Amino acid sequence: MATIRDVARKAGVSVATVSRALNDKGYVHEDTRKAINEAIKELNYKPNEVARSLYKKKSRLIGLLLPDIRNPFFPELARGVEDIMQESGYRLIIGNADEKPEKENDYIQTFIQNNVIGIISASHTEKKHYKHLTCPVVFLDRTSEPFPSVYADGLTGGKMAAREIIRRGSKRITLLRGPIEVKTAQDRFKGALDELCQANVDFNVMTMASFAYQDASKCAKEIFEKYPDTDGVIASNDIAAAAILHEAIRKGKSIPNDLQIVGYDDIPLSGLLFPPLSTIKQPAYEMGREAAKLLIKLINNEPIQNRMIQMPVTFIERQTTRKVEENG
Amino acid sequence: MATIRDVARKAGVSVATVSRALNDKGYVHEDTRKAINEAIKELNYKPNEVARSLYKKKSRLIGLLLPDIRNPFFPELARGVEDIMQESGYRLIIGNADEKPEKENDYIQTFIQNNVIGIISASHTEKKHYKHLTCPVVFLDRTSEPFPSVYADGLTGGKMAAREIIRRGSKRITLLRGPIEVKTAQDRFKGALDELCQANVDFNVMTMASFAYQDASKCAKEIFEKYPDTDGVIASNDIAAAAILHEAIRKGKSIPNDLQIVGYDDIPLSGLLFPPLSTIKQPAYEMGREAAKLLIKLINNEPIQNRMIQMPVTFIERQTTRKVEENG
DNA sequence: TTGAAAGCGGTACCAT
DNA sequence: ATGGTACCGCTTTCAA
Repeated sequence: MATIRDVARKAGVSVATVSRALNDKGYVHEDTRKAINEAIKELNYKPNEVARSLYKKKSRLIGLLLPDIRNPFFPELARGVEDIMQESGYRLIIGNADEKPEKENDYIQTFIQNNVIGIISASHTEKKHYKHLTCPVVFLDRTSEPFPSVYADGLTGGKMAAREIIRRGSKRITLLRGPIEVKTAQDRFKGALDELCQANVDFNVMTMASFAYQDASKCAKEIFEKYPDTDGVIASNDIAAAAILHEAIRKGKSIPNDLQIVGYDDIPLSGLLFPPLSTIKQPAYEMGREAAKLLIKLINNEPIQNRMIQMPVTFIERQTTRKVEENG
Repeated sequence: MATIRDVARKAGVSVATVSRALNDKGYVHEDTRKAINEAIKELNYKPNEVARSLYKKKSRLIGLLLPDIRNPFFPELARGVEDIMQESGYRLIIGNADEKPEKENDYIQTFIQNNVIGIISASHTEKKHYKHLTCPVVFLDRTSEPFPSVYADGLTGGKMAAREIIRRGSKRITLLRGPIEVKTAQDRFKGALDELCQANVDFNVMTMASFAYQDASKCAKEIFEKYPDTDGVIASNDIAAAAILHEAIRKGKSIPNDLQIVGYDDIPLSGLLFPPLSTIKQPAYEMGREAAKLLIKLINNEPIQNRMIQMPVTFIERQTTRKVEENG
């Protein structure tokens, strides 16, 4: 690999001048610049980011912490983040925390040790891990004061799910509760719970061990054993919903006539299920983009109008819920 | 952040000694070591990986290049890689090449500039990008001589898909062909094509623009317009298969009686579709693990028995294909 | 067994 | 407009 010294030698100037030309800082004569650029081309020189980072104590790396890369919701977030970062010349280190505090902390250490210029975390089991960080941090998919965040309103999302399923006539509802350690799952759970309490319906609650596909399937089987007369399921996310849907059809239920199902997230596959899944959409890709934009502003010390960006959730009506009869 | 100098001062020794203690190299007196460890603890010192990397020209970072993080097959690979790397103290930079040669090259440059110690690439549109790399490279999910690779046999996989669907009685088969730029998709396509040619069946071919969900849906609609009497679809991957399945059911076809469908990959959601999708399984997670292990060996200059690791593909019989009547 | 000092490849200050 | 050089934090000779 060619170094800045090689370039300087070839162009007949000092390293300082090359550095200035490279970074567009200070004066560089047009001819000099030309000679330097030529040398750079000939040598196929690429600045060593590590050396740069060592001096500046800042790299062009962004740390992105995800709780579970296998849940399609998170790659969607990641793509949003990546697309914006790419445009600004930043690169991502992606870490998979696996919902485990130790792994989360491991990755944060890695980020720091590699001089990341900022962190976006969708996995924040413990606030204390972030307390003493000196680089800007944006929380994604959930909030934790006083950190800037981009999130969708889980409480409202949960309420919405419950309201829509009630409005469409379910009377004996099973509310699925996501793993307790997943905070966002608890928000939507509470929202739905509130709404259910206020409505004239029966309901029961079932808690999932995890969002993994296997656990979802197991949970789906259990539901129909324990609550065979359930006529509406508010799932904790789309994976769970897919599992329930699957099991319901296997059992010969007619969807949505015998049973309505509402999912959460609107992952890409939701529309490809059969029947297509009605769900609460979180605008994952957009959330990722917003988080990235926010972090970049933070990095550049630009003024922030709004450090808590709440993105709208929407009810996506597909075919696991009945049509409403009345207008409005 | 505390530096090695702070530790040295606190422990009353030189930085050289601290460094030796840190890396277990050369002699360090037991007492000295104890003092150093104490200082490290008190200062909560973590070595600066960037400085380390600058000197050694090697970091603990691994570059992982994926073609599309939104296709659930790739996160599965990534998890396999990550789990092994994690154990050995390596961390991942994940890049998303988006099937675009420029993005691929961008990320490779980033990897190099950050002194990655090795690269695993599941996205190799152009061999030349890898030709002159000095760090070890492992190709994942496909081969490209002379690089070490971990891959599943697409030709066999394609043949298998065709054979199984023919064996189960489809007579007018539609063979879906993945995007031409995706080499693995072409392998399985060729395998299936071979098998179809040798069998006593009619068939037609349809090429997809991409594996994106939207394109898959569009393609599914087209199939039933152009080839309404198709009684078997060999899909180019599970996403495509899901779209076909969805459309077929929407059209009131009985699966697998009117139409059989075979997917490819066996992504986690395949089993949750309805009916559950019969598919050719690539052991993605295991492939990721093997690739990681291979790369680590390469990094450590360990002897390699086998630089081309082929993983088995298997037919996963679910319910989009008919049961075979005869035995064997 | 330990320490001084020379790098690794850049950046930026201060002269010129 | 350009160059000399100290420095970022760590590793590794080499000498003591």
